[in-house]
Amino acid sequence: MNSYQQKAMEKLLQGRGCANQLLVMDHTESDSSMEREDLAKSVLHCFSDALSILIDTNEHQDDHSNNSSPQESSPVLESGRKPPHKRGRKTSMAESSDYHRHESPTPIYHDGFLWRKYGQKQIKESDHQRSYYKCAYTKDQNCEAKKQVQKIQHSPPLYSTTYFGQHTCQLHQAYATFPIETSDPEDHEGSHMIRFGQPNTSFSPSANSLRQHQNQNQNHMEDEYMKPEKAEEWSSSQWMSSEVAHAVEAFEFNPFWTSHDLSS
DNA sequence: TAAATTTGACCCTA
DNA sequence: TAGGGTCAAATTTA
Repeated sequence: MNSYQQKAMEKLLQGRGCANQLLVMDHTESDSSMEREDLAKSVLHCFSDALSILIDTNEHQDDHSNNSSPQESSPVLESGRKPPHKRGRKTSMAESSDYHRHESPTPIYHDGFLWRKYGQKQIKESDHQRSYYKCAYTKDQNCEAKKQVQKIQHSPPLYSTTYFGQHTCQLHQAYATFPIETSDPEDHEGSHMIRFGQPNTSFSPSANSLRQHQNQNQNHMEDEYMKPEKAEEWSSSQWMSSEVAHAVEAFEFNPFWTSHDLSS
């Protein structure tokens, strides 16, 4: 295990510890609600940090590998060719100048960005349809980020999510990945974000779109937040981010490991 | 009723 | 001309 994996593992263990504390807390104690909230935030922070480390690892590895085609390898690749044009197929999306590809047992719907589906097609020689998404801020902020989601294997289920282009919208800078709120509004370190694009400087989402995005993430959190009964599904369920699940799987991470197991 | 999704048609390249 | 990507009207959803 290299140092990146070690760091990611430590973060996952830390997150697990917080989750365990969360599970054993007495939910009938009203005055512990703040503490539970802090613990939940800690869990999200830890997972965000682990994901950041993992993505950094992938990017470093990409710097050292360059011959694979986008359809042949995973999870992340890049190549340099001309970008797709506005309408119709000028060139394959997979041959566009900037893309990242992930494969996971579950489709990645909640990756911190707000996407709008604009098409779905049956692909030749594939049993499954491919869905096309573009950034919800394509019009508002001229963001050209896109992604494709396709089921590539039935049993066990395997989904390929390919990201094209970079997010030039600014919403993700404030709310991407996990909508972690900190008690200190000045605490910018509280937002640990995973980005697939370059940050921009002009942040001016419309009030509606911002509210919508907040609601979406809030609903997502409410759906999946603090559900002790979900703890047993830790390593494979939707309760956990699919990226984290993927990382856990990649490292053969056992959710019942202790720090002692890690150090040995 | 506005926003999001679906789906058939269209466009373009190989 | 087949195949893949996108558009936009129709439909669904909240």
